[in-house]
Amino acid sequence: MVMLDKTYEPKSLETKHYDRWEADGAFQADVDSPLVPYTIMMPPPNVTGSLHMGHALTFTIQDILIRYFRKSDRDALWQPGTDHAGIATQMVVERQLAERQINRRDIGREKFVEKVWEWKDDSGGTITRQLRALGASPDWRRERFTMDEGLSKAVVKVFVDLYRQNLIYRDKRLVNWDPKLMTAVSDLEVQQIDVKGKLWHFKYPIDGEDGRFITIATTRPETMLGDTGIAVHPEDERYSDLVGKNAILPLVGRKLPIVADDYADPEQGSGAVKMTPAHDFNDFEVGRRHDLEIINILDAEACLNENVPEAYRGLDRFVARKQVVADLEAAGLLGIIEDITHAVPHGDRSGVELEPWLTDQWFADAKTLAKPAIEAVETGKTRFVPKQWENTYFEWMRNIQPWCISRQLWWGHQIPAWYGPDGEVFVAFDEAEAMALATAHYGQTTELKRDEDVLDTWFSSALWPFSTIGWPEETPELKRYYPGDVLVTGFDIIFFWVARMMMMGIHFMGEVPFKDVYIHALVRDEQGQKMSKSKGNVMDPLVLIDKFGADALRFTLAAMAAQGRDIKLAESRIEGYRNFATKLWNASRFAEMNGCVHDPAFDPKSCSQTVNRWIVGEVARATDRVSEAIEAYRFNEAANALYQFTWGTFCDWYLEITKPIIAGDDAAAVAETRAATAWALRQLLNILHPLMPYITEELWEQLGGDGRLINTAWPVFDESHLDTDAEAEIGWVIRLVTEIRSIRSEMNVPPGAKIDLLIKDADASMADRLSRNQEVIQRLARLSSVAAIDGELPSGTVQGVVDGATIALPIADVVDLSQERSRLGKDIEKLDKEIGKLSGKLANENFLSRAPEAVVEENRDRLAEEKQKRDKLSQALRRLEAV
RNA sequence: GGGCGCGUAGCUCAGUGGGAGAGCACUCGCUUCACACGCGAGGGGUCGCAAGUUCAAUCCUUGCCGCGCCCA
Repeated sequence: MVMLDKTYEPKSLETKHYDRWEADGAFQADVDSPLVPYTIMMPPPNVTGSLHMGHALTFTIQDILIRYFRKSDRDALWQPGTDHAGIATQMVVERQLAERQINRRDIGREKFVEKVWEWKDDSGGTITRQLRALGASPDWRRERFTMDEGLSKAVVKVFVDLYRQNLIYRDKRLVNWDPKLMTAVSDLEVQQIDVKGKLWHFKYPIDGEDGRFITIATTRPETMLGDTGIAVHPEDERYSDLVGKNAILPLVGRKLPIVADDYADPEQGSGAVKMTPAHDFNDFEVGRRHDLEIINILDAEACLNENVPEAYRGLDRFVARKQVVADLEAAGLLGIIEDITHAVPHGDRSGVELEPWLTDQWFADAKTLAKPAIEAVETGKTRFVPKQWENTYFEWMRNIQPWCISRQLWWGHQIPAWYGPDGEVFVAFDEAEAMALATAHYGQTTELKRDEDVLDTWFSSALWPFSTIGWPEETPELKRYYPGDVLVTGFDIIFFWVARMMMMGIHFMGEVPFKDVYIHALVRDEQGQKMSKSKGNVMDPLVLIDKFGADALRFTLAAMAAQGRDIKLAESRIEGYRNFATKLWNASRFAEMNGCVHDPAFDPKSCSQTVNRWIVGEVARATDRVSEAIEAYRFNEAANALYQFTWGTFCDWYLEITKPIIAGDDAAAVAETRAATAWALRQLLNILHPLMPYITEELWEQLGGDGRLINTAWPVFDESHLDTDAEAEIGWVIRLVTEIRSIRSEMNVPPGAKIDLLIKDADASMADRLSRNQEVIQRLARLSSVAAIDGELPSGTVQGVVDGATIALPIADVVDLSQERSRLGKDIEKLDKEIGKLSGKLANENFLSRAPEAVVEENRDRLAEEKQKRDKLSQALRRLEAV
């Protein structure tokens, strides 16, 4: 047998095991399985993406769940894939072309889309490769892409169906326009960024009242060229006589009706607001109420168009801004200028300021689709964990706006709508059907032109929970794996994935797409700041994996994934859990060196050695804790239970206590202990596997475990594995050893010195325990002898109390009397304080009559215990004084 | 302005209506035959402040202070 190396080296092992798992088909779901399915639909990462900490967290959590349930007799499907990320991908490819001085318009749409596919084939697999490095175990065979043929078919069907149900329509509305990318974007792709700006006050002359002005304020002076009105509050007395009159728009000369509307806030600025209905969402609404003219003054690139005076035409919006201010100043119409900080909408992809712009777009009737999706959460068909996130979901869903689903891009699902020469629209599954519809409509064959726009990427992602498993075909997968068990994601994505998958899932499948939605934290840096490239505080998961191993990173993320709190990640934590992996590695190495090999005949319920009966119970308890924690999405509790058991119980005590047995000459005890050690270690590897898949698989193999650990069933234990006598006995050994070590250390007994132990007032059962565990106690507490005595303790001992018995260490030659006096005094003082508190409580009539009997009883017991201990220590102190 | 959350040891964070916890850091000691990425022993907290409910509050309620996020 090849001995394990001294330290754990993750790198080579990780690739080895991953390749094996994948080759073995260990990640595959089985549609014909008799087992109950367990399904997680991986929210598809962006195909242009590369793995960041947020991904690492979300996929670690999903992988823990899927590995756990795969082991727990479920047919586990983790459906992987990526989305086509319309804007992001198009930008990447355009940038590549730009390096060769090529504009996409030069090569045309068809050729460009070809280029994008080429890029996708070459570079689109980055994130899925990185997911493998993390140890993620989805069913790669079933990997899907939102632009796949099947998924594209689903998109067309959804569009056509919704159109025919009047849930999709074409409309001229204000949308968020990205003048750099020259496309509409949805509300969710808008980022409000606080920027320093100015609030310019302008004076507009009143029509027919020489020398009278009305002052308005604006942060965007250039838009005044599109003003068509002025609003004041109906109850604002300053302006009541002006309502119904007109102002004259400077630089343009247009008459602006002054209207009364609640929207104008008398407290804000002058109380009068200019109205630009074509370039502001609020103004649009006010304009509609008062029938104001809508004048669009911008082109697609946000330059001023032919609807402004000649001097301004063709100017960029920011150039125009300066020009307008300068011209108004020259005209003497510029008032004060305030410095302000305000939220300005930016495109989340392009980073430029967005413009509200009036265009023809396709919209989905989100309000109607949202209704059953809201109900599903209200009635508990879908459950949020932690629950508080349903408020975010409700808030957004109840105030949902029409969803702009068209994008002026080339990369994406082209909208299945065709136009006749008169603009009549025919929405159809394909061109042939559209032609047929057109022929029926016009009474003759007519030339049609297809809508050039594509659909929002999220339109296709919304179908993910059913399009990936075959819909609209009635596949066996669709029947079996819909609805999924849980969707795991960050709160920032509730609107994108959760809301939209809910709406589409319910509408087309008649059932919610997932039973649970687990919302996890955001990963921040050590200072609690959001990680971002511009701040330079990003931690790269791949670098950390390289440095500490994927297992350490996964365990760290799990340990820190407490519900309802963001993760502030420090590298020292990862290092700590790398050390944990090494500790486990060395424990296994120790087991191997001592011949602790897997014994299939070992029966955990029939051990004869107390310590072995004890560890079986501890394994059972730890397993229970871990199972419960994972099923409740309490990953930090699972991690802590595993850490505590592995290090604090198995390594610190079980391996230490069994050393003398294994080194002893009781052949039966040696054999049983070796088998028990191997057994406990194997259970430990098994329950640790979902969090640390690589090291556990490797050790499983090295320790001769049959088959792959990834496919080994999760252990199940019950009451019969617990042994309260063994627990009591080992618990006592641990307390005794700990107390002796503590006294030794405080009294500065050299660690190498072996001393004697005397125990006074030990009852019969304790005396039995003492003799049974003598060797272990001597070894762990570094004693030369152990004896229970009756009668008085000799002088010159230092003393302590364990479970009602006084323990004495005769170290007269090394003992420092004053030091011992202060040690005992300190302990007694602590006990006295506790006794005071307990007695006070027990003297309280109200406590005795109102507190539950069990609580009262517990307090009485504790008081008795503390008193006994205090008395014994006081005796020890008196004996000391007598010397 | 509306909503959500947070404030517990030097740091990062668990936790509970009834005896304050972990990891890291710190102090002391240790070539103890798996492990110094280790072993053993310690020090350290008015559980943000105030009031209320309760026999009992770090935990529940209210207010205040401080911080963060989302939405407008």
